[in-house]
Amino acid sequence: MGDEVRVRFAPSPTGLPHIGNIRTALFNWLFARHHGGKFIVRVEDTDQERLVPGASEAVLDALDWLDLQWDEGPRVEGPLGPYYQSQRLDVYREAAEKLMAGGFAYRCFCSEERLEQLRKEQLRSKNRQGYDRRCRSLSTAERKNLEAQGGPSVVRFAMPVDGVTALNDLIHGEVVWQNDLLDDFILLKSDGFPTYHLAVVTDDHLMKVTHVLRAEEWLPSTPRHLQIYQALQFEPPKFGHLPMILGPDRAKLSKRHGATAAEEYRDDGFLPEAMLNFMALLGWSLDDKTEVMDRGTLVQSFSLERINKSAAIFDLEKLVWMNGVYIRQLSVSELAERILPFLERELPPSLLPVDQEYLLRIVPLIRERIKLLADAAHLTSYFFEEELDYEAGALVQKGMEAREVPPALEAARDELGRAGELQHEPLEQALRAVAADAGLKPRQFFGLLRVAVTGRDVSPPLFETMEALGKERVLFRIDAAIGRFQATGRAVE
RNA sequence: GGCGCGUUCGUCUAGAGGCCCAGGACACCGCCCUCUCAAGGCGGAGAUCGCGGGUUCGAAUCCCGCACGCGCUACCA
Repeated sequence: MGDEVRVRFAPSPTGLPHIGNIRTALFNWLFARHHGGKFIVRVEDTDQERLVPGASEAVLDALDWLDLQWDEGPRVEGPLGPYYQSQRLDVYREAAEKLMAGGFAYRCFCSEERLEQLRKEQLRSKNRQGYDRRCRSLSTAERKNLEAQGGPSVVRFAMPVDGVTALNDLIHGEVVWQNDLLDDFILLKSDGFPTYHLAVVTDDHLMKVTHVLRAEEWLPSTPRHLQIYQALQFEPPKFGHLPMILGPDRAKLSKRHGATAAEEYRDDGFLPEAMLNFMALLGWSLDDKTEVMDRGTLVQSFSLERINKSAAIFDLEKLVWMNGVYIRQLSVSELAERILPFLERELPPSLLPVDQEYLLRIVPLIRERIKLLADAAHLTSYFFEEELDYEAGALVQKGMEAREVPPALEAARDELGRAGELQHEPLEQALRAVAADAGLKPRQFFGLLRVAVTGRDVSPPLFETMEALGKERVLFRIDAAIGRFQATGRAVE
């Protein structure tokens, strides 16, 4: 029990979760599941100014979408909650008191103006050292006096001014920092809220976190955390700093990179299982060739040793490809079920509701052609439309004379009229014969029929398409084509 | 500026001294299949392993220096 793995995902609700955040969640989840441990979610809402309403719900929804179940955290709770830091302020205040009592922290009364001024001066002299520790050396009398004035104050950590702090990172190995280069950072803000540094250490300890797997941007603040652990006499967890995920411009992922929020991927029609598989490959690999893996395989084979050190650029094109792979793996009924909401969202209301039976006939035809579920409406609209919209001239295929069109359509109509229910194989045989009789190449004749029946010159195989449409619609469309061609054809002449 | 991390095809990556004049995948190109488009199959192009020094019989792999990139440097996380 004591050596149970406990990891956490600690998002701060300052915006919608992006791929980088979610990838971090995924690695924590995989690590927990691989080791049969616990995956905790803790919302780090300590910045009241940047807090975005609804953001923490969005993070949780994203985890839900990907089916990354957490064992403790919001919505599920657990023995070591609450799991929102804004509800744990007393815990941090207590920790800060303890640090001050032990001489590891002190109250600082410096105004924001003074700090601003200090920063400016340091910047000018190209000698940035951070806070100058003025309040660290206040005499008891001075301190009493300032406290009595009741002005705003913060609590700062008193960094050791000599020695080094060393970390043995799970991913990067040994990293050492010179203590005198680290400044006396703030633990408790003047509004009574803790900074990340105090909150994260306190909570990770209280929630018995054994491994901290977080983005590499946190590496520079790890010595601070290590110092707090030491001062509080807490045993620090193991740390692993995950490679960053960069945008195409190689900069840290942010809103300005366009679609970065997890929910946008859902709305575009990416499958959560494809998303999961793809994200796992950003900074981790199983071996030199395995790429498509289900979640069970991922859990089973995940290991920290195979995590990369270098940042990865998010490659949307490869995600799209992988989504196609996962779509093709779905059964017809599963795919139909997933596509339906997208059709309902994007098809004109007049074409709704979608006939289930009919949809089941259509789906096999687009399964190999659809990469994003959101493309479904565009790929299938002509199956639902009553009247097709195309230029009559599109009926005339390459190498054909316009006058050959009507007889060809009529021959096709006559042939179809003789048939019973349409079935693609006999249909193909029959229409090939018709093409030959008409003196047209299959390519021409079928191309012409494709336009007549779908209104497009690209579609799934013609005969399967006709079969799915059904005899009635096909005959109606061929007649419509004849009519349309004659009406406009004469005008063109 | 300081500190830290990183650097293998355009991109994701394999590679932990000889198996590598570097393997796989996406994208790209060609061919096959073919009623169009896909999917699939086959093939191609694409990386002087950031650069320069070492160590070694031998280095993408070890060591040193440099360059470049990124991150941090807030009463943000």
